[in-house]
Amino acid sequence: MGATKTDHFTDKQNELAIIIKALAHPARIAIVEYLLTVNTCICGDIVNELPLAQPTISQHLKELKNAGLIQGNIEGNAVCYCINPKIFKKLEKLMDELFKSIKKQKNTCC
Amino acid sequence: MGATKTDHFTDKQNELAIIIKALAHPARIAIVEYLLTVNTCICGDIVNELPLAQPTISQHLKELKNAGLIQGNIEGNAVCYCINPKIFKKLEKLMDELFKSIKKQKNTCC
DNA sequence: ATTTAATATCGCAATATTACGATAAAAGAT
DNA sequence: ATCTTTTATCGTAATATTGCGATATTAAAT
Repeated sequence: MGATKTDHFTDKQNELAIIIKALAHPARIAIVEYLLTVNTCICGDIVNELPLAQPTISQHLKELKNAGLIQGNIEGNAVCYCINPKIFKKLEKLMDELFKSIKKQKNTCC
Repeated sequence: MGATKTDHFTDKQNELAIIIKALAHPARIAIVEYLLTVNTCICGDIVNELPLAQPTISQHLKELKNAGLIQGNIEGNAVCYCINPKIFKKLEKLMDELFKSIKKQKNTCC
């Protein structure tokens, strides 16, 4: 085993899980937060900012990109990464649905 | 390797990552959603609801519990699981901070 | 053309996750 | 006391993730 049984869950559940999973690592959260502090989307000085080796950062960037959370555009020599607000909006919507139904729930718990 | 280098990131980043990670699996999202549909917090019929074996569910419940997202109270024979709104509120707050700074950002991207 | 700089990819080791059968533990039912 | 039900834990196999050194790739700089 080791592989998630995605086929048994709804598309929505899988979609949310994929987006969330991409954010489920402190380095990737740090990358996203860093991209938010630099208004112009600076590229690979993320490597200088974070305490991880260049290949590791590159891998995390790839995962964020695969989930659609960031974009990478080639600019000559370097690559310019930036937030993709679209997917974050989708995430916000999905999470809001969750948060709303939690607030609706009568807390008659155990 | 294989172990996350948590010590290099901020407490906030690690905390958010832990909560998010607990939700980063369709089965665990499904469990949370199921707990929200049954107002009275029913216990182990989660096993009947989801297409996974009982030990697998038990393991997922443990992870949700470890992250504080759900609670489990023993009721005689059975165990009664339910949402813990506290941690969801914390999650909502942390995510809201993220979403807000995304909206603030001028989208002068690449 | 060669060198330099910035990223990506490969390959690997260490560890974590996912899933489940078998079994244990605890409480209720007979 | 024994059986049944419910849940947790153990052990294990399959796979995924994390991290990084070494190397490839690409484009700019000399």
